[in-house]
Amino acid sequence: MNDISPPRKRRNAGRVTLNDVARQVGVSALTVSRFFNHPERVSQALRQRIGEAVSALGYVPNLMAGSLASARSRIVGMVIPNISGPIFADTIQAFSDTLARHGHQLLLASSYFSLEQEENAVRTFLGWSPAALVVTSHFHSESTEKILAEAEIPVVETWDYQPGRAPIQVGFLHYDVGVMAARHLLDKGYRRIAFVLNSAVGDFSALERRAGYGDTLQAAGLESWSFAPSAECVPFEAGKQAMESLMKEARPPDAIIFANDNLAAGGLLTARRMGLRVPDDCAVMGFGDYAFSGMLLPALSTIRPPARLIGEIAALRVLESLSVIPSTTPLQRLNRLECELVEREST
Amino acid sequence: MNDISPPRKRRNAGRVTLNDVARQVGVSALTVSRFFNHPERVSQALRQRIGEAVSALGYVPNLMAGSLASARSRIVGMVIPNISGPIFADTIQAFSDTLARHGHQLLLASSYFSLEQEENAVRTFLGWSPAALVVTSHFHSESTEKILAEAEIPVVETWDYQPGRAPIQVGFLHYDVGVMAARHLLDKGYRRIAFVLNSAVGDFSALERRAGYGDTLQAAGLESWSFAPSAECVPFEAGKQAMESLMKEARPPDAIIFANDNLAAGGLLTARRMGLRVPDDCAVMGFGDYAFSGMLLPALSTIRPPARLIGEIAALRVLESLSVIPSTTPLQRLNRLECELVEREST
DNA sequence: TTGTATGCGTTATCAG
DNA sequence: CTGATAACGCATACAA
Repeated sequence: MNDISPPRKRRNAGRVTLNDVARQVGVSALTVSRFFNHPERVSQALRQRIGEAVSALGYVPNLMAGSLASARSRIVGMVIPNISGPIFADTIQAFSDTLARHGHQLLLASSYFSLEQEENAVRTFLGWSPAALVVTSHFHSESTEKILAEAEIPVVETWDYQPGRAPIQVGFLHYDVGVMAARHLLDKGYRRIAFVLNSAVGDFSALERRAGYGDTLQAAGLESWSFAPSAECVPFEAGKQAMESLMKEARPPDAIIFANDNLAAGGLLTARRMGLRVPDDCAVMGFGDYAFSGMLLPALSTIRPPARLIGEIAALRVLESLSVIPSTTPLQRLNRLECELVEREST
Repeated sequence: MNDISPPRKRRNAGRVTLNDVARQVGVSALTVSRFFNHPERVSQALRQRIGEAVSALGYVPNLMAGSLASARSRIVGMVIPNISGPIFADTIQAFSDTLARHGHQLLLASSYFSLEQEENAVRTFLGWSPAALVVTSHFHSESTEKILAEAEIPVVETWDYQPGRAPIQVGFLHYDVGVMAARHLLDKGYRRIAFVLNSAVGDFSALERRAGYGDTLQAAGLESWSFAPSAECVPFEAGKQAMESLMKEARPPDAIIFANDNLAAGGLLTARRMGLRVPDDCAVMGFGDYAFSGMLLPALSTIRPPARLIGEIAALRVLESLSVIPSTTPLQRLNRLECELVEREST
């Protein structure tokens, strides 16, 4: 009697595997593996035949298995405050494209400026044994810092530049942006310059920009002051609120620096509705150079961050760290990029 | 003599594993596994102790190993034309957020409207044994169609609605958008209405919008004609080019429908520079309702697609298909959403 | 409610 | 240049 119950395959029975290809060609699975990872170590003849078998069978390498075995993946995790805002999308796009060009994939999560959400994302990503991790700014929770330090993979911080930290930095000094904005307005002759903070809580970078503004005004012997909109507001409304409130003061400002272009747009349109002339009655300055900024009336003066460049360079640094591409000698841990002053009609 | 050479650990020696946790607690690895996947099947007392051990040891589940063993992952791949354009970012954001709320991660790639790049992305994603795949529109290469059909995982098509196809659809009929735009202009009394195509090649959805416009005009006994900008142009420049060219014709249009708001913005500003009054000399209509559209002068009339909703519903359909959340009875394969006419000053 | 044995598909190690 | 074998860390089927 044939009592040997057939060794039932338990799970993923359908999938074409490395072994199937190997059997088809008549070589060992290992050779097929090499065909993908080190083609130069496989003889020309075999390469040809394996290539044919692969496409004939429609074999797709199981990256899970490969990553498990080699303890490294071609996934790079990125945590960024948001995707749909006008400012980070370019960074994500450039980052993703550069990564893809070199066979790596982007795992994406947004933090909404929340340190806690960032930590969650980092923790989850780590479960995927990512090849590298990219975060935004140098503001993290203590646990996140610890996790990143112990991760033993390349870590890149974007949209910021902070010498003295372990991770690779790709960005700029927000403090300098504040200085740049203040200097521009001082040069133009404005003297009562206010700063409007972001309504999004957790945007610590905006605080650094304000610090740059504050110090510059102080150095010029001028008074600095800032307005903090209600936290519930969407940025556009917050800008409106700021403009109305500031212009009602006993001694209103003759220029306002907004933490970003959304706020500035709200302020700009509100000023016009209030019958104020911009920039004659009050100059307006933003940050970000969003798509609409040049189309406003008057066109908004602002500071343009190198959003795409940040994404691209961050990706290159990651790939260099992984030795996927040759390192630009030496691997610079600090990549200071420049923001550009875009002077238009509102100042 | 003790000749037994120590079984040298070969690779990932440092990592804390399920076994480490199990040993610490004094249970089997399986119980710890259950702690994560089926907490309700673990006794209260053990749950407590395992939880403590997990955080004490800083254990992070290796999702690669888990996915390999179970042949399914918590990764969902999304291929979308672009990330940084103003129109898809909201969809990505909503999709990612909804996914994250239910413990799934987003693997993202952009196709730039290229069928080939889309196919590459899909192929690569499949190597990760994704839980599901989301693509944009119903336009794919034949191979992509085949791959998706054979993938045996939920597939969702977004930004489109095409009855009669296998994948779940979440979107709207672009044809209807063309009809809506044309009707709006006809209602307002315009009679010589032109259509400006997108400069991005591969944007087939824009062609469907034009078809809707064309049929509507024909039904009204009116002539329809369209302008195709040079393919190299960025959209804003293409809009400028279109406006200049169309208004130079012997019988210029009295209204123009642009394939999207970027083009429309270019056209609008150009019209003003040419000394034309909008909408008196020529009405302008866009598609997308980008962030700047309401801030233009005159404010742009346009059609607003449900970008966020598409992302959210696509995610929900994916999660339902995976039985991660209860299915809204029955699992509708077709999810027709509505676009909204946003009438402002330019029509 | 908990444990034992086994396999997921690939790559590292070491040998030829 | 090619191959046999043992991991990688976890989840499934089945048993207790």
